[in-house]
Amino acid sequence: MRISDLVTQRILELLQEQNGSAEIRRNELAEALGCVPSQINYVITSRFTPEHGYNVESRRGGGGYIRITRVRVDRGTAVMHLVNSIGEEMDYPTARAIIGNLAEQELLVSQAAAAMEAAMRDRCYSGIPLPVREALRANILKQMLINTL
Amino acid sequence: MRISDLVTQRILELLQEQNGSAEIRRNELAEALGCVPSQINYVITSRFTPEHGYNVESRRGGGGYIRITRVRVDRGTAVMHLVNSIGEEMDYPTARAIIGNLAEQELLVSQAAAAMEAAMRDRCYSGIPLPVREALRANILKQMLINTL
DNA sequence: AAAAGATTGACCTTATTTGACCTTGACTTT
DNA sequence: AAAGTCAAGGTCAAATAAGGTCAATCTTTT
Repeated sequence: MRISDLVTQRILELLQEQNGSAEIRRNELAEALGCVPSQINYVITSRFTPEHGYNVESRRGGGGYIRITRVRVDRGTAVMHLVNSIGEEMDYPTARAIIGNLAEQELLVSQAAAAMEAAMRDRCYSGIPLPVREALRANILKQMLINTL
Repeated sequence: MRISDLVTQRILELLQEQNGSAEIRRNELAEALGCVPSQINYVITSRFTPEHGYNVESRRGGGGYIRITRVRVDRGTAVMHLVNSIGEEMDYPTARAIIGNLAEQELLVSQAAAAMEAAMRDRCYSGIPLPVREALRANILKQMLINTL
């Protein structure tokens, strides 16, 4: 099993226990899980992003911490904001994060989330060179979100 | 005996053992069967397609894998027929009709049908020349159906 | 012989792990 | 108050570990 999955799991547990907000000491957690401290940063930047529905604050120095908070947004305002934030290109992991987050917030039923996720896969775009591929993905995701949410 | 048949057989065995879902490490399997890794891709793209009733997901990087899933038997043949009827190219009106039909039969909830329909629109593919565009549409529709039904 | 299918290997993209070095904040000492 | 110390956390690039693509070349079928 990947170390990054362990770290992810531990953070999710903490979020659960503490009702949507986890405060960690980076070095302490790294020590406990037997990894190097920057691994924690890697996990946070790859799996606890705004697209995934998390907000991260931190402080350095003595008594420093990292606080990860699950953020809940209301339907109306967030949707347009979300669509606008997509931009001209979209990679698969980011698309997946966005869709997963919407499903988590119950704005998408599981069948719709599955359909969207499937439409974002690299497999769909085989033979299409990279920049074009990501532009297509962005277009399609936006269309789906606009017509669905 | 052809190597590709060996690979096919091994994957089918794994699917059997694991009740419709096989997870493999590409390099490991290639090693075990004495072939080059890309042979695995060849077999997957030629024999474990949506047309054959399989869904394939994969991840690269450390801890990567390829997961092959057989669509549920009770729905299997119906989905396969549908996917096969799509062919290599798909235009928007036809896609719309297929999706509408599935919604009519209550195999798709309205949100999922809306998402699919949106992903099929011409405006998603602006700038993409016709043959490629319709091939993309076909791919995407197949992926969505195999992952949803 | 031509077409279709199978095999291979060179090269590409993506994800994870690790470590060296940087920055910040709180506290202590001058 | 300024400087120094130490305890955090942050950044970034290199190393490593996968899987993906494609075109050239065989092999088999038609």
